Amino acid sequence: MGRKIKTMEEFASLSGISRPTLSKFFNDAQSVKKSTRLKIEQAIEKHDYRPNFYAMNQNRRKTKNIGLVVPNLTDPFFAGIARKLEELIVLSGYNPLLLSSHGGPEQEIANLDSLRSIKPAGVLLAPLGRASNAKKLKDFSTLVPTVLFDANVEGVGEAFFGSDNHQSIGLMVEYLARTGQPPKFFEMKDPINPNAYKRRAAYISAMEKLELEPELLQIKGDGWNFEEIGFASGRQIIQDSKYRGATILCSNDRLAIGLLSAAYESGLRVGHSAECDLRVAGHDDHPFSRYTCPSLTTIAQDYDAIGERSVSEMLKIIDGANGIAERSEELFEGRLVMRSSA
Amino acid sequence: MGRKIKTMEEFASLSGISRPTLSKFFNDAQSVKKSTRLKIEQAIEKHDYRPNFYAMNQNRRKTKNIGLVVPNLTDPFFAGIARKLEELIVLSGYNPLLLSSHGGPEQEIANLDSLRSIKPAGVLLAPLGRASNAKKLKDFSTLVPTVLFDANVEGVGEAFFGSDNHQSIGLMVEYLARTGQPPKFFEMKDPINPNAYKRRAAYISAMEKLELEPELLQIKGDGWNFEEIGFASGRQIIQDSKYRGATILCSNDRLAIGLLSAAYESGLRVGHSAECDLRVAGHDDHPFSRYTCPSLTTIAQDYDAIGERSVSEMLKIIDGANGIAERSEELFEGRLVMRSSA
DNA sequence: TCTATAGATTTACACGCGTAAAAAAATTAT
DNA sequence: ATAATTTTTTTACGCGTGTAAATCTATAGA
Repeated sequence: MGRKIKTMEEFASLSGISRPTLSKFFNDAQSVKKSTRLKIEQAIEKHDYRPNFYAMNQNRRKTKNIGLVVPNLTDPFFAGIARKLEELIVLSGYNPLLLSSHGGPEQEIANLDSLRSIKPAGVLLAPLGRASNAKKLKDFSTLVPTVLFDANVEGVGEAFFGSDNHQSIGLMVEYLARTGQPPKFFEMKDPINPNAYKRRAAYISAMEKLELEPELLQIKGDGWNFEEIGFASGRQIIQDSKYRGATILCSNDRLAIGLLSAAYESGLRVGHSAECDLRVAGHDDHPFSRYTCPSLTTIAQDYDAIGERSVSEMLKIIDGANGIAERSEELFEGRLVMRSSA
Repeated sequence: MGRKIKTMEEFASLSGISRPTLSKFFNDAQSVKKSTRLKIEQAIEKHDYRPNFYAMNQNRRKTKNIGLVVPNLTDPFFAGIARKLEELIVLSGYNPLLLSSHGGPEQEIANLDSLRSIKPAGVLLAPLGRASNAKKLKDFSTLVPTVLFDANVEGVGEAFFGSDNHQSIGLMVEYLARTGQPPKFFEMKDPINPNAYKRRAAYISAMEKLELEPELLQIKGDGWNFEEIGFASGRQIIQDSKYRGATILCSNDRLAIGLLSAAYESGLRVGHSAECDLRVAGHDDHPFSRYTCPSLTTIAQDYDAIGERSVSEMLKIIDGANGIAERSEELFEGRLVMRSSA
């Protein structure tokens, strides 16, 4: 097989295809006739040639790179979404570039900055939310096609796709109200995530619709260590005998995980059967919620749909010559996952 | 502030610094005199110039990119390590590129392949282990400076840094033996991870040293869904009354999480107090092991040390002209974390 | 068989920066 | 002040590919 091919020129002469055609092929394999495509693919196989990544992207109008920024990869929930999105991006012939903001707005901006130098075709961004530097996000989104997912920031990006918190919380509230004590809402007082605010509002509205009195258990705490926050505050709340027999709907599963841990420690029985002291439900269907004690009743977000819609919208924006489309937004319904905790 | 600067040439004339000097600066800021460095930094601030990433790397002998490949980002354990390593890489003036193998050897090779086209200065790799395509890993490591961490693959890479399973399992076995029933070892029959084999051997050797009879509970199961495997098999084992009062040391925390969930479901009390039916311990100090029910007694790996050593060794290899150094290996001791489960 | 046309080739230039070598300038040592 | 040394500037070329325009060739339909 001789020595290693270094340039496209060389590969052109060996494969019998002209360099401009090869260039076209590497930009988009579908843009050449099928017979030449096959010839090229055979030659690639034979000579193991790959174009120089840097030279290739230097003069391209649009690179094949798509940035993927999530708030926190340490959260298995986002890690799961990221995996799904990566897969979809690769299937579309693009090259994903995964970055985590580690819960910090400076890192989020730094991520976008470093993406900018890579001239991405587009960026899929799950923003931190309230903590985000909205102005800088907006500035960025005017320079690079940006699609938001998971959390919305008004006016940023060409589109937003997320979960319909109103529907999902409504569903959960109704389920809980039908099967026992109506739920109290366990959440952080000053949440970082905009979804948290929507869930709070959705809870109140769902309770009022059922003509029940909403009750918010607002706990304090900063940062992303939700389990710890849920645990510490849950412990205090649980001491209070007035919550014996109560149903507690947590704003997200990670808080619920902490709360369940606190309940266990206090010897409270959690579950939907008659002899239990407490019912607990969550939201998000966190990968670990299956293995909590007891297993956590929760809402599964439709992340396959959100992911697919986000990526397909991104591709549409990239392909579309006109950048003056309406900002599109779509919310997907969640699914009730009944387990043992409520 | 006029229009946007596009080329280094332009920036050179505006800043009053020659282009080759600028080039040197952007490659290594410390390589120019302090006074010029300050002048350049001011000019950067003023004009917001950033060199073209692609043109910059095209002709560089060595890029500033360091690949970071982990077996599975969905596992919060690896997500945590990756975060730590990313941080260290950035602090060293390099640019990390995080890729997850999603538990699959094909993806692992694909990751290395795609890294190769980026001409990284080096790659930090936590290999899948037994499932890895050892030959291809080896081939890769002859082309790119590679440092292995977490899991070793004989002869691959310039260095390996990981945990001393012999020490950590020994520590745990001794602790368990001193405080109650000696432990049985709960593990997968055909583990993917080489650490699992070392832990098995370490368990046997530790038990024999204490003149106790080792007992392996080898469960079947493939893939990376350890919690589910631990849960399903744990459920069966727990039914067996002969394990009443036993102590079970799990090969890793994720199996333990599944086992604890199964124990809870079966109504078994887990813990170190007298009235408990079972003691369970794990290994790795998984981020969630603090919140299991009961909280999990485990071993914390010294990932700060492993991370720092891995990165510093990587830098040494990158800087060092001689590539004929001895393959270095170092194991770091784990720390016993006593919680409620054992 | 002829023609219309999609697709391939030829030719040529551009991209933005790395890097080498020699000359000039600035700094430090003597 | 002079010499030795370090740092910067000047000059010039190369990297591997994108892309445009004109020309040529294969394919299909009549």
